[in-house]
Amino acid sequence: MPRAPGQIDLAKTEAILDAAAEVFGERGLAASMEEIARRARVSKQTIYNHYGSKPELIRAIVDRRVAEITAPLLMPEAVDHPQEALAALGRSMLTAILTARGTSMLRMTVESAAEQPDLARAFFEAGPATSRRRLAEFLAMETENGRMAVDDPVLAAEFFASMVIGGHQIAQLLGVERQFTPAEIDRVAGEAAARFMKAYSA
Amino acid sequence: MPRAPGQIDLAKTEAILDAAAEVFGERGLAASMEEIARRARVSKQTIYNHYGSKPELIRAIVDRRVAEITAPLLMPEAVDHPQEALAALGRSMLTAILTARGTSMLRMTVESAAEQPDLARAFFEAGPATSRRRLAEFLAMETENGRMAVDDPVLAAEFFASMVIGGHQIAQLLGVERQFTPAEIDRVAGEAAARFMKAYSA
DNA sequence: TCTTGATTGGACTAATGCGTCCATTTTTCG
DNA sequence: CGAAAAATGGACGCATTAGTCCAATCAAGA
Repeated sequence: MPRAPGQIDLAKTEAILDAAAEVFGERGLAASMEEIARRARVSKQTIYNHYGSKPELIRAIVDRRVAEITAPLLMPEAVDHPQEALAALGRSMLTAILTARGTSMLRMTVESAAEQPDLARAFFEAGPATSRRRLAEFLAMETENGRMAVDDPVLAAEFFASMVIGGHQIAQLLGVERQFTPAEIDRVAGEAAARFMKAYSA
Repeated sequence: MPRAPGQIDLAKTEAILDAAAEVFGERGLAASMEEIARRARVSKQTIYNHYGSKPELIRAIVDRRVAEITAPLLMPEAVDHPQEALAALGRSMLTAILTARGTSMLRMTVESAAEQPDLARAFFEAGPATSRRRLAEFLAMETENGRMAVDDPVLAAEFFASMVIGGHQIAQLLGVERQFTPAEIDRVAGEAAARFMKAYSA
């Protein structure tokens, strides 16, 4: 008997998504489907078999990223030293943002925002909004514990996240940013955590 | 006698720039020259007479914005209450960023960054980099005065600017952001200044 | 091996858009 | 008013690209 219908090659599906994310990141959404096909070592027709159109391909890329992003966003349980927890969170945020993958995904979403507003919203919810929400909960908890004195956890969470991320995200979008060493990431996240703790000490 | 050569209509020059900035902000850089001409109530040929090509038009828009942005970026002289100076600076930064004009200009620059890296760099230098540099100088001065204790003014300036701006710039780029009232701007800038002062108190 | 569906690649259509050309009209200034 | 330059608008050439079509090829499973 023949191959059952609907048996499209899953490995190719991923290869297409990877290549598309890469090319869109480099050239912007103006990148051509032909180039994506070349990069994925796949025929253009195959892309259209898997995803029906360019907008749907873009959607698929962002959706996959949203799933990736949302997963590991668990705030640590209250630990003995909230400052350490904050520094760790800061490191992971900064590391994620400085990734080429993270930047190209953001650039894509920004560019498609005018045409597909729901995509941009989903991305924002999955990334920035969720992480800040979790952080706010953490700060509220630490305040109940008496280890911090955060009167407005939502605003404070915004402050901390922003201190860590800083202008780096914008700098990445503009293509203006030297490479960061892990030591520099440590230093920024550590300083941010320390100053934040001082600003919100009980 | 005839009109002297090179006597292009300066009012039209501005109208073109305004319209182009508007349309690019709405549609992205994919916006057509025809639509810009329509919006500026000018013929397409006239645009090409004033600016030679689409990239040059984009450059002209960003250059104008760079000039606008750089001008008013003067940090107040040391005042009696540095917290008030910081709050004022924060208000002006946030206000500028939440402008439709500011956002569309940033979006344009981000989109053109791949093709015209020097443009993106000029924009970054004129805006974020310069304002942070001025702020860092201010913080160093206040530290010399003994009113604050800022050991790393550059990093601290980054922290303060980021606290104020927060995720709002990204949210604007993604088209995900409700309108801000002046009262909210006041509150965010005021809180940021207060917490920052506490974090860097002498 | 044989059947069937997926994949390939290359040609093709339709649309869009940059930039040009040009005859006509409008503006400026002596 | 009159000459020269600029602005208009509409048509046009040319390039790019999304998406389709199709005949030939490949791959998997009974």
